[in-house]
Amino acid sequence: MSQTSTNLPELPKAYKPSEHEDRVWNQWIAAKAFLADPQRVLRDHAKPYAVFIPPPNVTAALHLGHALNNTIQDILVRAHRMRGYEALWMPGTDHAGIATQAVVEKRVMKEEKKRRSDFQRDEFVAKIQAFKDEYEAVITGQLQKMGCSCDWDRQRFTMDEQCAAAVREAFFRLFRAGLIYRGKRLVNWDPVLQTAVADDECYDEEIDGHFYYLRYPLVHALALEPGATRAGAGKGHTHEIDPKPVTWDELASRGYPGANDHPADQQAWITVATTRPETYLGDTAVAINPHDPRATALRGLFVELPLVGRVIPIVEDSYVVLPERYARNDEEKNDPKAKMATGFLKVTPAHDPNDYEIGMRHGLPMVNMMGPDGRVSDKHGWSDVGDAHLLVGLPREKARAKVVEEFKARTVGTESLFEGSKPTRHSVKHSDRSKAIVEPYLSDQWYVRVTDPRMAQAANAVLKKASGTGHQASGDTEGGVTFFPERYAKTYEDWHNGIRDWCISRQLWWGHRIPVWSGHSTGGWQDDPNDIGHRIKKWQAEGRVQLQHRVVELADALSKSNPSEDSFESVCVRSLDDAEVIQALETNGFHQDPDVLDTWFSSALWPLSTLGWPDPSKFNPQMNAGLLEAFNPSQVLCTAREIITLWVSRMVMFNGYLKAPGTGHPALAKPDETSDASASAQSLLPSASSVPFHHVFIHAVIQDGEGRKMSKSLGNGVDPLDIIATHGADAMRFTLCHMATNTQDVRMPVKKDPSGKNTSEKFDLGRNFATKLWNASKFALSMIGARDEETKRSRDEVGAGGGETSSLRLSVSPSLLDRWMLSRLASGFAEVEHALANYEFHEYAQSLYDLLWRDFCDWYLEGVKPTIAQSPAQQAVLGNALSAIVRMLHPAMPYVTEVIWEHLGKVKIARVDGVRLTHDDRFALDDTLKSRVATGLLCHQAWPHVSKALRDEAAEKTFDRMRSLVTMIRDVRATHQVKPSQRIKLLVPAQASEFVMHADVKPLLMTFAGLEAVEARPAGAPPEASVAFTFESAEFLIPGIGGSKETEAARLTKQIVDLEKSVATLEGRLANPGYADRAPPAMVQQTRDELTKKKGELDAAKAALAKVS
RNA sequence: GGGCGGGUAGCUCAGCGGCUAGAGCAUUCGCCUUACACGCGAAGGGUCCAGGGUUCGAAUCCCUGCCUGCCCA
Repeated sequence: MSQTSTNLPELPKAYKPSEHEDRVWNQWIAAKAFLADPQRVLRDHAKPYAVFIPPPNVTAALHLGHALNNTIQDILVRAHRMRGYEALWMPGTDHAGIATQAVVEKRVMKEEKKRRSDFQRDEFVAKIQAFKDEYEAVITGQLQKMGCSCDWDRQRFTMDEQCAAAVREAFFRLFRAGLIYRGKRLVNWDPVLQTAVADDECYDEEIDGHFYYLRYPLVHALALEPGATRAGAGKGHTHEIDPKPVTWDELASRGYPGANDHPADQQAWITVATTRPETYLGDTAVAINPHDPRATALRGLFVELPLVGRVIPIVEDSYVVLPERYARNDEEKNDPKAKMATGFLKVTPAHDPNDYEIGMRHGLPMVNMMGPDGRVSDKHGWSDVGDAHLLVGLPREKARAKVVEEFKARTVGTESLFEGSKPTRHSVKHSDRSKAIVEPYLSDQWYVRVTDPRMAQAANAVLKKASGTGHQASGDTEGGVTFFPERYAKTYEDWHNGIRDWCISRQLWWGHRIPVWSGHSTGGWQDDPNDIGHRIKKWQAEGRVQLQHRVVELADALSKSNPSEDSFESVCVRSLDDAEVIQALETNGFHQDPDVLDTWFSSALWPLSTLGWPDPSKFNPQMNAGLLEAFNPSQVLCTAREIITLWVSRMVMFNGYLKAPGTGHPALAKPDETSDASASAQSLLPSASSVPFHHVFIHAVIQDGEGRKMSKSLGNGVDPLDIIATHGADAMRFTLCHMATNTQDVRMPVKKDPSGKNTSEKFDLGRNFATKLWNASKFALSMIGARDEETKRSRDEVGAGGGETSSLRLSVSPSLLDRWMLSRLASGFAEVEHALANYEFHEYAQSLYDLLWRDFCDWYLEGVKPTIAQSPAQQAVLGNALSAIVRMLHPAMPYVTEVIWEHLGKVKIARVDGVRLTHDDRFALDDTLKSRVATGLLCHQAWPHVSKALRDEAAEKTFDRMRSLVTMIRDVRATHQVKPSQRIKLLVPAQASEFVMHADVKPLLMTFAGLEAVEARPAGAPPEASVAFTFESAEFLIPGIGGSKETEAARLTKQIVDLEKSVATLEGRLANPGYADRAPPAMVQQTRDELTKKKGELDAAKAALAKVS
């Protein structure tokens, strides 16, 4: 064939990824192949297909989980780009506040032996910035090596100036609308890092501890009205109370069970159980279950906290676990807490989330007895110290021991205040970053009021259930947000239904600093233009600042907060660079809040900030022009399920709120435009078009072989670059795509390679497939290149570029093999389309794997060998099939397909009816698209279209019959040790000759089965050394290969066993009385036919066996 | 505690009312058949976690239990 010279360079012997990947990548970049043009969308020349990358955080390099995530996005983006959509894949990274700061703190400690506090804030932030630059480059490099077709000219970082401007504006608008407020709440406090940490930044770990049993003396507090009890705590009000001991005698008369067991004239007590005795300093009540038989007797009584002297009420709350002896049923009895419980719960609202809830229910005061460093302190909301001053200043553990010691040393009546302790193992929250035990801590934090109907409720309102057909992956939806797989919609909905306000302040240095300056105005707000209060008002009227008088939350009012804070003013400054305002505020004693925003605040703005919101003309005006209009809403967000609550929800809420009419464009902002939250709430509910994306695709999490999540700390992470080095980027991508099944997790057993790197042999699948594609293409190209004169002539009439403009039609009706191949191609195409439309990536990969390997390589290429050189028609089918397959594979394997295309794209391929390899006219073939096609790069060529009309059931059925006959002959050859190179003769019985001798079938049979002749079986006894086998009840003979009778007998015996099994199954089915009556008649008939056939084959096989033995 | 998954061949996973339950890897046998040994041909290998129910028919739908993973409290 090679002597028929073409001017095409031969493809190299093997595909070596490392020899091509960088070169191909540079071609894409040089051609600006991934640069989106919003104008095409705005001029209505193309539909948009936008995807925002979930910005990887800059703390570490990417692992295979990210590789999967980005492979999926690239597949979607590349497929849509080929379909003519205007594709934008927005790349970037996330600053990941606490995680990054912690990593850098650790690094600085290791390298310089210094703490954060040894640096100025700016100095330390610069160090983190440098670290970020380093890892951002690593991550970007990883994504590019993977071949990710992001719009790299538009890469963003959540803390760059453009994103910072978006954060500022969003904060301002939310603040102005009253959706951001400052409040005292219980947070998870890390006493080492001295910051609040989010729930997801904590982990639970069981530790050994004790339950301590402390006795609190019972008193009357008659001087107080029950409703006024809150005055009893804090600030030295205790002297107004005259606590009068309650005796056991009195308790007995009130009907208190067991009171008689104690000395009648002595002071009575109750016992609380706690694992953290030191927090008793913050107790503001003791709670008892209303169903506890002791509750009635205690109603109206108080206890006096030892040492402190605080008199606190006994409240009834069904949260309290009944002790074992009072359990009302088995469930209560078996509650492990019941064994440890006394029935009395000390209530410390400022130091325990459950107690906080009880405190809220009963209107209890909040007493904070601890400083931010975790030591007992009387400086942070605790003033009625009493004799407890000897505990002040002690760290948690020491205070605990001291409390126990003091209780032991004291008595109530003649009995010890300390009843005892029991060892216990309990789960305690620890901080991810410092590993310290997290303290529930009452502190001042900023909150987003996501409980507002414009937030959580609105986010649920835009939720759309996936429709049954689901052919919507192109994002051509009417709006709303749809989850794939559908079940995740529930996670999203439940989250919003139970949502609590979102604490957004973090006591960190790395992040967006909260743009609020607080201080005292002169208080008068008089008309003196130099008065700061007056100026703030003026700026507010101009839309430059927003003033918030200190918002007093319930918890706040209850805690005895610093009275001087009561007249605090918080001023949110809108613009980053409004120097006049900032300077004036600071001169007047206002200070910017030292805290930064939770990372997810800026992440929540990602679909807006990356597109230039709120003012695309301010930064990168050329790149940003039109972006926002063209690409928000985007089409799909691809992420993992734990992100639903952290990120998806918040993007929907922010995008919805900030894009809703009336929240104010900066240029149009009016001072009176917002503020009243509830009045305008209804009109501000987001429309379906204000969603940040239409689809959310949740993909599997990659685990190691033991089912653990991949992570740096476990050391089970696999670096995509290692896989790319050993297997190639395409192999990795295809394998990951193939693994992306509709399940929650996939396991990836990890091995160490000789150099100690983590790897996995699972990627052999993709590497082998890439090689197969390469070789098939190489071979197919050589076939198309091998032309006779007639073909050469026709080449002038056909177009270049793999059929782009060809008009030649097939003049010869295609052979069975060609009809079969086109039918398979049509099925494969339909499967691919369906899979991509429904985010079924495994099915996408599997369909193409089978189409290329099983159909195209195993059968079509083999079958075509003897005929293709003489058949232009067959060359056309081959060319179309290969071109379509290569195009469909490009999104998954962009490099190898692009290299193949360098050759395939130059070959002229005649058109085949039903296969379209040009751009769909749904899209305007405008100059932009034309110039892209003209680059000759595969990534800009058209996605194929294969008509359903090419499905040919008859051809497939005939082909399958031929194929089973081939398999039988091959089986005979294998069992009789016939060399592959040895041609054999097939003798065909008369009853089968119509099928076998058919011009469609016979040549294929000869090719596939290695036959030198197919002849009618002569009458009479079989020739010497013949082997007989039956196919469709007809006995075929292969002469000259039969050696051992034993071999043949064994083969037949096995066949008989199989057939008997089939017959038994089928007979059993028909013997079932209900089957014939109730199953569909067609199916019953099919079973009968099948049985007849199998019985025939069985008889024949038995007869053959009889002859052999 | 609430919610969501998974338990199918030695391993990793498909199949989710009706083909003798499939694929890749691994295993066995035969092949350097000239696109491909990262390959070709053939073969072995499964009480589809357990128990109950619905159905003519269940790996597939329902219930219970066991094991296992994740998310949210």
